[in-house]
Amino acid sequence: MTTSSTDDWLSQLHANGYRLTAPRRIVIDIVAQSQRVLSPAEVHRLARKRYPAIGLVTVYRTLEKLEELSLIQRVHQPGGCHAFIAAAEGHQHLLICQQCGLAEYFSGDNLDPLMANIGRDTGYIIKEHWLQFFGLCEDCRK
Amino acid sequence: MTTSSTDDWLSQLHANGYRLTAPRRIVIDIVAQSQRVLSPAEVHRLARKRYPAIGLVTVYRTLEKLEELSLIQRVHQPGGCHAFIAAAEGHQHLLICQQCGLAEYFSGDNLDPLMANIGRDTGYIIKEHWLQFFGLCEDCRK
DNA sequence: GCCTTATTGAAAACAATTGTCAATAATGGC
DNA sequence: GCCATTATTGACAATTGTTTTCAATAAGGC
Ligand SMILES: [Mn+2]
Ligand SMILES: [Mn+2]
Ligand SMILES: [Zn+2]
Ligand SMILES: [Zn+2]
Repeated sequence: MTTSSTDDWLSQLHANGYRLTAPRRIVIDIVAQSQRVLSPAEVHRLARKRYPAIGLVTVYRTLEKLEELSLIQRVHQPGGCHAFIAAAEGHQHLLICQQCGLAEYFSGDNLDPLMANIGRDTGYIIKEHWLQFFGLCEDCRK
Repeated sequence: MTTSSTDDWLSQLHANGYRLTAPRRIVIDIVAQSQRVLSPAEVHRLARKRYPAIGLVTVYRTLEKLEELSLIQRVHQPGGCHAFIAAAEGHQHLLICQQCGLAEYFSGDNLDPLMANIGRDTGYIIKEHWLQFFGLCEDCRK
C-alpha cells in the first residue's frame, strides 16, 4: 500500500476535505493499483483480505468519491456496467480483456472527420463519443 | 399498429414458435416504431395507454425475446444502460440525443488500422469494438 | 490531548429485475 | 368452428444491486 498513484489519490481526497481512514486507504490502494476493471463486490472481496471488518457500503461510498474527483471511471461492458478502473490522463479509450478484465488505455482514434460528416448529415451537434475495444489479453489467449 | 417492421418482428416471433398475443403485439409495435431509445419502464408506460392491464413483467419478457432474436439491442449511456432500440442491420453504430434519446445509426468508422496497431502494441487479440456518439438532435438544439 | 464532525458498519429501505403459480388464451389438428 | 395442449399472462414474492438511516467511532485542526 505505498505506490505513487495511491498516495496521489490520498492527497487529492485529503485536499478536498475528506478524511483518510484505514478502510478508505485500502479501497483506494486496491483500485489505484489494479490493472483490471473491478466491480464494487470485487473490491470488497479484495479489501476484506486486508481489513476483514470493512463493509460493502464503505466500498460504495469510497468509489463514489473517487468518481466524483475523476480519479476513477465506470466501465461499461456487454456483460454489465458496474466495473471501475483508474481514470485515464487526457482523452483515451479502453481496451479490455473479455476473459480477465485486464485493461489498457490507448489513443489515436481519428474520429473527427467522421463526426463532422455524421453531424452534418444528421443535424445533430455531437458532443461526446465512446470508443472501446474488447478482446483477449496475451495471457488469456493461452 | 401496422407498419413494416412491426409485422416483420411478429412473423419472426411466430416463426420461432412464440405466440402472438395482444400485449406482445403492442410492446413490439411500440419498440419497432420508436425512433428513440426506450427503457422497459417507458415501454410499459406507453403500452398501458393502449392496453391498461399489461404488466411490467410482460414487457420485460417480450424485450427478452426480442433481444434473443437480435431484433433489438441494449443501449448503454452515461446515465444508465437499461434502454433498448431496434437493432441495426449489419455493422452500424449509434448517435444518440442526450436530451430526448432520439437515435440514428451510422457507419463508416475506419477503425481497422487503429485496431491492428493497438493489437500489435498490446498483444491483445481484438474481437469487438464499441463506438457511440452522443449529442443534441436538431429539435433539442432549440 | 480535546472537540467537532466526517466516517463507519449494521440494518432497513429502495429500485430494478427475475421467479412462481394458477388462470387464461393462442395455436394446430380435427 | 371446436378442442386439447401448452405457452403466456398478471399478481405477487423473491433476488440482486445500491442507497439511506443512525448510533458509535475516530480523523484532524486546534
Ligand atoms: Mn476518442
Ligand atoms: Mn465499427
Ligand atoms: Zn485476460
Ligand atoms: Zn433530442
